[in-house]
Amino acid sequence: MSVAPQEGAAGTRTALEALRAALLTGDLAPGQRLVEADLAAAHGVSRASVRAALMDLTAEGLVERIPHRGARVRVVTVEEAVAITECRMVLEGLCAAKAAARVDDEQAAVLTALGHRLQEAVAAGDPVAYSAHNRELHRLLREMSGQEVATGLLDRLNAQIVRHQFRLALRAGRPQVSLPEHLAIIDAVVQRDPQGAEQAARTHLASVIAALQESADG
Amino acid sequence: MSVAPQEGAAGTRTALEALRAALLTGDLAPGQRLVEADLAAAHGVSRASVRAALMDLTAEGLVERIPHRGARVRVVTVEEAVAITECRMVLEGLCAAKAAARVDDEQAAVLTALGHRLQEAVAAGDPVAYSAHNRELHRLLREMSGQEVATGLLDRLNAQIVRHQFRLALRAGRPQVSLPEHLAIIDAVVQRDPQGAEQAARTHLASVIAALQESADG
DNA sequence: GTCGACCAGATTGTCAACAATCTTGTCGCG
DNA sequence: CGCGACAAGATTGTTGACAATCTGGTCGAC
Repeated sequence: MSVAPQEGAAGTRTALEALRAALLTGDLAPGQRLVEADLAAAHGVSRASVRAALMDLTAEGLVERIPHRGARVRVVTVEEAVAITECRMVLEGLCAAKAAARVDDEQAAVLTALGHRLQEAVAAGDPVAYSAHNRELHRLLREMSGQEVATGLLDRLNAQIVRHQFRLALRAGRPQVSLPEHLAIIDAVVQRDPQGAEQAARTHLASVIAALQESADG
Repeated sequence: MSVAPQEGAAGTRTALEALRAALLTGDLAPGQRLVEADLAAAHGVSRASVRAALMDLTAEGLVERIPHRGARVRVVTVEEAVAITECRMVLEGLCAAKAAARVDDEQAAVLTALGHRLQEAVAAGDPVAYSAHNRELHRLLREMSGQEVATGLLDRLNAQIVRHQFRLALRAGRPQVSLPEHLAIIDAVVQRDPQGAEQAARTHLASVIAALQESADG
C-alpha cells in the first residue's frame, strides 16, 4: 500500500513554512534573489509549489516579485519601518481601546501578572525574556480586543519589520525606556479606560518610532 | 515611462483584471463558487493563470480559498464591515494628520475646490457625483499623506467593503450628514492642523460606522 | 428505518515540459 | 576608446496531463 511518505507531503505547505521560517529568522539575506528552480531543488518539491509559496509570501509583504524578473527577499528600509510603525501605532491604539472596553477580570489578572514579569525581566537584566514577554503583551492585547481585522493587519506589518524590531531589542537601555510605557498600557486596560489605553499605546509606539529614527542616524 | 504594455496578453493579468472587475462591480454574487476550470474556459486562459489570479485576489481579501475545497467570493458581513471601518477610521485619521502636516498651497487649493464641488453635488441632489467626489477626496488625502503603507492597507480594506459602501451611498439623506464632516476634514487639513484633521477624519468614519450598524437593523 | 461504509463524480493540488521574456557578455562600428 | 546591436544563457510564465482530495448519493448491515 502507499506508505504515506512524510505524511501529507503537501509541497506548497512544506516550501511555505521553510521559506517563511528562513525569512523570519534572517537566514536569507535581504535583497537576495529567490530563484524558483533552486528553491524547488533545495526543498525537494516542485517548482509550482515554490511558486505558490512565493505568491503567499508576497501577499504577506515578505517577498517582492517583479514580473519576468523573479522574486527577492524584500528589503525594508528604516523609512519604511517608520511608516509601518506609524500604522501600528494607530492600529494598536485601536486594539488597546477595544481591549480596555472588553476585558473581564480574569484577563485583567493575566495582564497584571504579565506586567510583573516584564518588571522582573528588566530588573534581572534579561533582554531575551523581556522581548518574549513584550511580544506576548502585544499579542494578548490584540486577542483581547476581538478586532480580527486589525489583528490581521498587525500580524502582516509585524512580520515585515521583524528584523528592525530585533535590532531595536538589542539596544542597551531600550527596556528601561519601554517598560513604563508598557506598564501604562496595562494599567489603562485593567482600569477599563479605553481612551487612556489608546493614548498609552500610541505613546509607546511613538517612542519606538523615535528609537527607529535614531538607529537610522547611528 | 513605458506605458503599460498590454500587448503581452499575459493570461494571469487578463484573468486577474477580469475577475477583479467582476467582483468589484458585483457581477459575481457573494458566496458564489469560483471553479478554476470554468473561469479558465470563460476567459480563454489557462487554469494556472486563473489559479494565480485567485491567489492574488485572496491576498486582497476579495476571495476566500479553502484547501481542496475551492474558492468562493468572500462574504463580508455587516459586523466585519464595521470592524474594517474601525481600522479605516484610525488609518485615515493618520493619513489626514500627515496630510495636514505636508500640504503645500497648491494641494490646499485643490482640496478647497473639491469641497466646493461636494457642496454643489449635495445642493443639486446628485448622489452619483457626490459619491465620486467623495472617493476622490479620500484618495487625495491618502496621496497627500505620503503614507504608502497606510494607503496600501486602506486600498485593501476599501476593496473588501465596496458593496457596503455602495449600499450606504444610496441611503437618502446620507450626503447631508457626511457633507459637513467632509468639509471639516478639508478645513483642518487646509489650515495645517494635524490633530484637528485626525479628529475630523475619525468623527466622519465613526458616523459611517453608525450608519452601517443602522443598516444592519433595517 | 436509521446509520455507517463505499463508490462515482467533480475539483483542486502537483508535476514535468515548452514558450516567452529578461539579463549578460561579446562583437562590430563609429 | 565608447556605444549600440546581437546572441547565448538563465529565469519566469504558461500549458496540458496526472494524482490526491473532497462531496454527495447509494447500498448494505443492524
